[in-house]
Amino acid sequence: MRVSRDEMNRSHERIVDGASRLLRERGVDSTSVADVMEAAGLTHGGFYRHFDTKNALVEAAIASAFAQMKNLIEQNLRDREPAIARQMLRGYYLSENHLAHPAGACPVATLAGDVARAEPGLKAAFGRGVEEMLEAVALCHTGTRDERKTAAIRDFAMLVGAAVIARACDPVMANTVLAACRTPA
Amino acid sequence: MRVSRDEMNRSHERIVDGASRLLRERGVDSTSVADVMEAAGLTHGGFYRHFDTKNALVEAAIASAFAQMKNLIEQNLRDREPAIARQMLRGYYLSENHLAHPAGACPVATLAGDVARAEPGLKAAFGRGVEEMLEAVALCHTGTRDERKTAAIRDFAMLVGAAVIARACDPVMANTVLAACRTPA
DNA sequence: TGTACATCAGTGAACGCGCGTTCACTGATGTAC
DNA sequence: TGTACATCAGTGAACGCGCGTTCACTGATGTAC
Repeated sequence: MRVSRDEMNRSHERIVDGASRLLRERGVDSTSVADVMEAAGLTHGGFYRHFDTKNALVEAAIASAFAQMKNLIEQNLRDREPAIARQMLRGYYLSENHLAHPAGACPVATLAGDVARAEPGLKAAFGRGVEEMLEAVALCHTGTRDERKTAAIRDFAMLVGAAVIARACDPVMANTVLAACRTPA
Repeated sequence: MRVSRDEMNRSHERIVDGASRLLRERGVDSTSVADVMEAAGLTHGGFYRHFDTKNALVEAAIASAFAQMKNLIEQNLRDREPAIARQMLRGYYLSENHLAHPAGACPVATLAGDVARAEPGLKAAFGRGVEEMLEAVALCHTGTRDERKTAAIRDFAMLVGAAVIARACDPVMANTVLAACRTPA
């Protein structure tokens, strides 16, 4: 039966939030529309009152995951010395906790591989998300705006690479890679 | 009809080589057994004379991709000054050519996301592949064996991160990331 | 070396399954009076 | 404010499709004599 506009808005949020978690955990292809709707406490048929296609949901969920991660990073790094901020970001990003819980993890480390093979619309959304994250990571650096951005990109690339490699390897190799990247360059 | 042992061995190689290319290009879930067999000039039914499951093929294909990439890197870096070798590796890894042709690209940049969600056997194979690649990348560094390995890991992580991010973004953001990571740290 | 036969690499139809999407339906919500 | 009715969020069955895997079959290969 029909529900109120407020209830529908809450449903929409639950769908997007759940999708952003499920997608990071299981990947795009292994997350079905039915899974997402069930996680939101709904049945799969109602999905198309909220999105035209699964792809539109993925795009919204990715944007949501990026916004969430950007806030998390900004709140932890704001008003810190850049050197301290860098150490904190590195410690968090390469932590057991971050890597073992992909549902709430950085969307770059968890979804980049899927999005690399997706259509341009998704890549554009992903690019906007990366731009946002880089703003947050730039808090770890000093210098001109451009210098901070370049440094942020290099820093972030190493963190993403280490996380991606670690998650794809057996535990021994994963720890070797993480240990090497945790110590300052 | 039955074919000779030699012919069967050739079929096996074509299956593994084709799979290693298709998997890197399309990802694990989007590469079907039928696709691989067709690329090898066979029909899907015969697949199970070569492998017990699709997963076993993926494992073999990943090992093959790693061996190929390790050889490529070693042949290009062997007998070079470490500083030159580093520059060459960076130039290759972040090149348009490498990123635009995933079928022959580094399996870490193309398959890590898929393997991260795969079963332990695949991760172990992936870890062995990474170990191999790191040996090749260590040619770019000096110092003790451990120092070279640690430096190789950090170097490689940034390259992988940059490649993975670039492939998931729109072209503008991709170029920004690549440009930042191409200039020496 | 020649022959008779068992083996088995490869074929193509078929299987059960899960997927994204569609659709007729339900009944509470929102609106026009 | 109260009423009559159109709207539409959510339900659950159904669709067509592609997937991994199985299987009966074919006929050249490999082997035992």
